[in-house]
Amino acid sequence: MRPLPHPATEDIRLTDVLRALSDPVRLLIVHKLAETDELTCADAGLDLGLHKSTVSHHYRTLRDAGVILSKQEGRKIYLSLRRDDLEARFPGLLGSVLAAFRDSPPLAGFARPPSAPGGDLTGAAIAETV
Amino acid sequence: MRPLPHPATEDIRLTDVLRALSDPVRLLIVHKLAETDELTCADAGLDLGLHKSTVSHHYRTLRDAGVILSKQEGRKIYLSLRRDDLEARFPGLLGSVLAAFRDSPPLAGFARPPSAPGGDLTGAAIAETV
DNA sequence: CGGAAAGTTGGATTGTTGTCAAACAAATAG
DNA sequence: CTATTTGTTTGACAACAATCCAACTTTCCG
Repeated sequence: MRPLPHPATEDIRLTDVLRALSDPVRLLIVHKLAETDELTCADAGLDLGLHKSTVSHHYRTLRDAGVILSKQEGRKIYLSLRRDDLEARFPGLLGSVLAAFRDSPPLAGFARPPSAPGGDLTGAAIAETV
Repeated sequence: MRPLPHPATEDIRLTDVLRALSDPVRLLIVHKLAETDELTCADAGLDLGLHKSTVSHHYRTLRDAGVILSKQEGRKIYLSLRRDDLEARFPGLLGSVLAAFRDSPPLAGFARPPSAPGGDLTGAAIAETV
């Protein structure tokens, strides 16, 4: 697997970050990462109702924008938020976005365990609520 | 001219705002509005090197997202930031975006008067710098 | 070694976006 | 009333983005 390139902190661009965060699916992933320091790709993509490759594409978008870090270990890849880098580059931005997301309409259902009742919410369903 | 619809404060969606702000041209417009309370469409679009209709399209995007207010008076339309509404809905968000924009690479050149030397900067050129 | 696991990559499709140009609409100035 | 000003709207087009599926790569487990 090729090295999974990340932008240097000083190369993170505001427009890229905003665009990366403007998708409901990615926003949900980022929110999940904010709550649980580190996740594998599979865990971060749980309950999204999206194809594996689609989620992978979202990781790439977030990584390219400088929002998340992908650290490979064995055959797993651990994802984490680049909180410090983002804070250094755009103070307060990530915090306000996450706070805004938490205050959004009924998205609490997404945080429940994989086998909880209530059915799956698709990406489209997410879009309705954010 | 049709009424130019604006979303109610509670209907402003985070993803829409982030997407609206993720374009360099719109970010510049928003920045300009942040510095000079109210502007006509023509004034807000000065020095962008873009076609009139293109800029109008950006206004629409910003308006639909709930970022700006378009108030018609006579044959002019005055644009202003919906600061209070945005602050009520997503506290701190606009502020951190504006602060991040101001700290970005050499965009100061855009603020100079219309006839200043140095040539025009196109939308593409803006994109390079943000 | 052979198969499963965890992800990425490439192609195809469908939909959205940024841009220009030309046409339109409404208010104002001569 | 006619022409000008100030913007919007519509159409066209190329570029981009979100999604799925199939194929591939690497690593790990028997």
